[in-house]
Amino acid sequence: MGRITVKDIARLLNINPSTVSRALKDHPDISKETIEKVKQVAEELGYEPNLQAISFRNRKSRLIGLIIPDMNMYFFPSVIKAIEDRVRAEGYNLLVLHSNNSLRGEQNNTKICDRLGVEGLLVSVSAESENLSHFEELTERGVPVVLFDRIVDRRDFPIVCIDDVQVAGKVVKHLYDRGFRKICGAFDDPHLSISKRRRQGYEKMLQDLGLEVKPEWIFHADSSETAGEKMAEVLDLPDQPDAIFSMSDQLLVGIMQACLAKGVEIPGEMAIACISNGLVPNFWKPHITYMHHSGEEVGAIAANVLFNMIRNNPVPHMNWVETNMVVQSST
Amino acid sequence: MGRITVKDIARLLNINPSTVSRALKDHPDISKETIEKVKQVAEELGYEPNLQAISFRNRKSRLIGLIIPDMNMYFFPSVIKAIEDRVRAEGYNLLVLHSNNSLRGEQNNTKICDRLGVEGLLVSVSAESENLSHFEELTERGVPVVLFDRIVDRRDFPIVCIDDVQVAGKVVKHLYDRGFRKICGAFDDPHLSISKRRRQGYEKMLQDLGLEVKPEWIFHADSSETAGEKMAEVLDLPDQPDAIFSMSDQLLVGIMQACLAKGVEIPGEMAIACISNGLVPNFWKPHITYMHHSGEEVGAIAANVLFNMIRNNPVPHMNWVETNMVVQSST
DNA sequence: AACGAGTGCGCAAACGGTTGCGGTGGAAAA
DNA sequence: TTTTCCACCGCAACCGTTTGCGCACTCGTT
Repeated sequence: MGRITVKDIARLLNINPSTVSRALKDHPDISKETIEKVKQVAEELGYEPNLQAISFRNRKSRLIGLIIPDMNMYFFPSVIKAIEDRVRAEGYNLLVLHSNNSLRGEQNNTKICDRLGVEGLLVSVSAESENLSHFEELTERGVPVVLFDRIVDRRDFPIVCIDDVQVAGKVVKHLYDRGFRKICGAFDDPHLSISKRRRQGYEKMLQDLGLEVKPEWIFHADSSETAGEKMAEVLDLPDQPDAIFSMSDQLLVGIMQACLAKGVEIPGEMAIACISNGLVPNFWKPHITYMHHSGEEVGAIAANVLFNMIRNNPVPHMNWVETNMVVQSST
Repeated sequence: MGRITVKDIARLLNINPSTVSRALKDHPDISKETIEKVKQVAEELGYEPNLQAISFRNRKSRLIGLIIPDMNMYFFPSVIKAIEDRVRAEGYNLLVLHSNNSLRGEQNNTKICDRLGVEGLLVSVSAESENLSHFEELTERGVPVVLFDRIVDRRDFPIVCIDDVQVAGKVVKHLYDRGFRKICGAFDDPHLSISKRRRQGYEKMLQDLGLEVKPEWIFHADSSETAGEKMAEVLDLPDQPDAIFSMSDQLLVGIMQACLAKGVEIPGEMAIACISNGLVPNFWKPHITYMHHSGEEVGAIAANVLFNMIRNNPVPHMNWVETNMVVQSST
C-alpha cells in the first residue's frame, strides 16, 4: 500500500538497492541489461523517488523560501509568478510565506525556512522590520538571503529594487513639465523604507524645482481605504493641489475612488501620476500616467541574484530594476 | 559550521542522542535535571530541529500542496492568503504551484507534490483538465485531494465552490428586476466548467424569464484584454444590450475599459452586474453591483475540508460557499 | 603462466531524529 | 538478606537513497 522504493525493485530483481540506485541514473558501472531491467520494473511499479529521503541524504532541500509582507492583489502576485517560474526552471520548489506585515511573522517564517532547510531566501520585509538579525542564522550557514522591493539596506544582503528616490523624482518632474505646480504626494506606511525613499525623491524634486513642500499635501496610508479617506481630506483643503503623485497602485485605487466620489475631473481638475505594476492605471478613462515598475521583472531579477549566490557567483550589492514612463492622455 | 544536531548536544553533555531527543520533548523517562541541561545547551547552541530528517523518519512531510491555474491578481491571492493562514495554524506548510492553465503543468505539479510527499492537495484545475487521473496516484495512497472554484465534478474528489448555476441566475434576475431585458453575458474560457455552469445559469434564467438567448450577446474571454475587445464588438452591434452580466472581476475590467473608451454611460446606457471578489467593482463611480464571491471564504472552506479528510472525518462531496448580493447605485 | 586493467556489482555506512527494548542502580518491600 | 520495583538512561535499528570501497571475474598483454 505504501509507495514503491528502490528496495522493492531490488528485491524483485534479486539485486542490491545500490545497483538499482545507480541503474536509475545510468551510472557507467552498471551494465546496459541491468539498467534496462531496473528501469522497466521501476516504470511498471510506478516508482517515484522519495524527495524527502533524497533531500535528507544530500542535505539539500531543493527548496527556496519567499517571504512577503502581505498577499495583496497589486504587486506580489506578479512577483510570485516570475519567481516561481524561475525557481521551477532550476529544479527547485518555492515555499511562499506571508508575514502579515509583522516582524514576528517574518521571524517565524524565517525559522520555518531554516528548519525546512531552504537553500535560499527571498524577502520583501514587513513594515516593522528594521533589525534583520533573524536572517543571520541562515547567512551564517551559507544560505543566501536576497531582499527585494521592500528592503532594508544592510550591507550583508544584496537588494533588488528600483531607484526609488530617482524614480519618484522623475514622476514628480513629469507632472511639473506638464505645468502642474501644486503636487500632492501619497505614500505607503511611513515605517517602510520604500515609503521613505520615495517620499524623499518626491520632496527633493519639489525643492530642486523650487516648489514648496507642503505637509498638508502629503499623506501616508497602508490601504486603499485609508488612502481614499486621506485623499478626501486633501480635497477639502482650502488650498487644493492640482496634481497627485501616488507611490503605488494600491493607493491609486483609493485616490481615484475619492476623486470620483467628489466628482473631481481627471486630469482637468486633478492630474494623477503614479508608480505602478502597469494594469491598474488603465482601469479608468482616461488612463492614468505611470512609471512602470514591473513586478515580474523584480521577481525575475531577485531570483536571478539568488541563484547566482547559490552557485557562488559574485553578485552586486545593489541590483537596480529598470522602470519606464508610460504617458497617457493629457497627463 | 553546519547546523547543530542532537548528536552535538549529546556529545557535549556526554549522554546519548536518544536522551537528548526525549529531553527536548519532556519525556517522563528523563529526569528534570537532564531536561534542564539539555534545553539550556540546545538554547545556547541555537539548535533547530531538522524538519527534513523528522519528515523523513515519520514519513510525514507536514506539507500541503496548492495548485492554481494562474497567478492572476483578482481571485487567487485572497484564496492563497486564507489557505496559508489555516495551513500554518495547523502546523503545516504550504507549497503553491501554478499550472499556467495547462494540463501538463498540472500533471507536473501533481508529480512534484507526490514526490515531496504532501499530506493533502488543494486544486483549482486548469482550463485543459477534463481527465483527473493524475490525482489518483495520490488518493490511492490515502492523500486527500480537494477541488475548489475551478472544478471538475468527479465523485472521487470533494469540491468547494459556489452554486454557479444558481448564482449566475440570481445576478441575471437582479438585472431583470431592475427593468433590464437585453442582458449580455461575459464568460471565461469556454472549456472551464465554471464558465459552462455560469453560462448555463445565465441562459436558464433568461429562458425562465421569457427572454431570448442571443448568441451575439454572449462572449467568452480568458483575459481582460480579450474581454475588452469582445465587449467593444458588442457595443458596435446594431441591436445593443442594455445590461451586462460579467462572471468575474477579470472580465469586468475589460468590459469597463471598453465601455469607458466608447463613452458609454453606466448605468444609464448600460447596466453592469457581476460575480466578484468584492474589490474591483468599487474602482469606478458609480460602483458596480455584484454578487460577492469571497476568495478568502473559498480558501478557508477548502482548507477546512482538506484537514477534515486528513483527520479521517467524513466530509460532504459538495461544499457550497455562500454568496451575497451587493447592490450599489441604481443598478 | 602470470600480471594488469577493466567491468559489474555488493557491502555497509551515512544523513538526523525517534523509539522499542533492555539494562543498571538504588530504594523500598518481603 | 533477598526480591521487587521504578526512575533514568543507553543501545541499536529504522526511515530511503546514495556512494566509497572492495571483491570477483573476464580479457588481453607480456
